[in-house]
Amino acid sequence: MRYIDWGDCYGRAMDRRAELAGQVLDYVLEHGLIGLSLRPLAAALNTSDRMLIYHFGSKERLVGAALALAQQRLAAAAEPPGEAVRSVADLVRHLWSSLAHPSGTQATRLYLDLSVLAAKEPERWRAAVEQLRGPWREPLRGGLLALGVAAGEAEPLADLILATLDGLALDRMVAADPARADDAAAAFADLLDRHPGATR
Amino acid sequence: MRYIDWGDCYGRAMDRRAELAGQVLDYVLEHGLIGLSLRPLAAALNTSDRMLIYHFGSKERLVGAALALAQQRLAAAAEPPGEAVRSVADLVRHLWSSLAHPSGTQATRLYLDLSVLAAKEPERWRAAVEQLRGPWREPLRGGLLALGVAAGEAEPLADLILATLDGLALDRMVAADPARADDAAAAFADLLDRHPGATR
DNA sequence: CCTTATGTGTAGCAGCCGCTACATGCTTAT
DNA sequence: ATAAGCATGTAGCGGCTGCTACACATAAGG
Repeated sequence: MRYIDWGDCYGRAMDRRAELAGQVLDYVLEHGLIGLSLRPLAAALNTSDRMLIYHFGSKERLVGAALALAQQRLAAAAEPPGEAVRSVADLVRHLWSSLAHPSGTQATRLYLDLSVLAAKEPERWRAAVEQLRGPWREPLRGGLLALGVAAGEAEPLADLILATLDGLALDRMVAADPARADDAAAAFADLLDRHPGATR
Repeated sequence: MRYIDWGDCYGRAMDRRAELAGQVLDYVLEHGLIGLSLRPLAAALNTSDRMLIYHFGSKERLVGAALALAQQRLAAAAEPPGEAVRSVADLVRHLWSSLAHPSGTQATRLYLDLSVLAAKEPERWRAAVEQLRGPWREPLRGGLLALGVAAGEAEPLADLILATLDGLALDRMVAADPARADDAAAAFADLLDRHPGATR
């Protein structure tokens, strides 16, 4: 009996559960995490709240599964920057272009929703937000080191770049004119062009 | 009869309403805007949801009153930077130090809550978020111009600084170690020290 | 063939939400 | 003194929330 203990959640077959998790993540990426309600979610997935609870045990675990899947997807999508990236500024331009795409915007929005939830209930959400940020921070820090940034500067610079891109992406989502955020991002890259780490 | 038409909301005396608006804003600054519920709010204010609806007409208008008051307070608190600020980097350091204070953190969190709501329902919240950002953006742009930043660069640079500080403040609120955000903010200021607009 | 485990539909629970109907004092104006 | 309008308490409405009890169908195992 290949039974796996999922706690309060039943079901031997993982496939249905995994399939649902993917659909849940798609829905969350589109509608946000903050007002998430089981019944509309289930309706969009052609199921019922009953079945979601059946497969995941609780709403909290359902969200956890979706977030874990999101982290997997992000880690898989985190490609090393191409060889055309020869400076920190180029790296930032590359990151921003991927963030300006709809999928990047959705992922960023999920991260921001999560952060706002973490600002309200830190002990509950901090682990999730750091888990979701990991696939961005670590490769970025590595990329900075590879570009010749001093070891002591790589960490704060990585934090700065991530925070700046988050703020700019939020601005872009909300502001009436997205081009302003694009201009600001370009200004940020120009600023980094003069960074001592941008040699070569 | 000094009756003022507040639409569906009653009450001739403004003072009780204004007093409540201030208390509501205090509560929102502490507990966030996102899960706001009338009954706990009223309990914290020694009133009832009944009276809040009575004075403000609806929850939406109550939130609107609190946000308008927040904008007033922010505009009043937006002091011109002291004479010690002689460069863009100094300005950013000054802004960050005020943002790192609890009151600045609360205001930023309100702005971020609002932005996340606006990402979900733009047509409903965009006006509020831009209204709340105004008291920051305009003085900042003016300050940049006064510091000698070129006219064409002031606007994107102001957007960049605001977005970066937002992102850093969010990071500081959520991350386990706030010092990382402080280091990143310092790195940002150092970056701006090499900006051509920073010529004393 | 019967039992046992798994998936699914229906109905409903308690609790919260914004909001309202109604009654009731209180103050003020006539 | 009376009437009108303001402020407040009580109770409750319909609707939504996460979640559950129960019935039932199906399919696999002994």
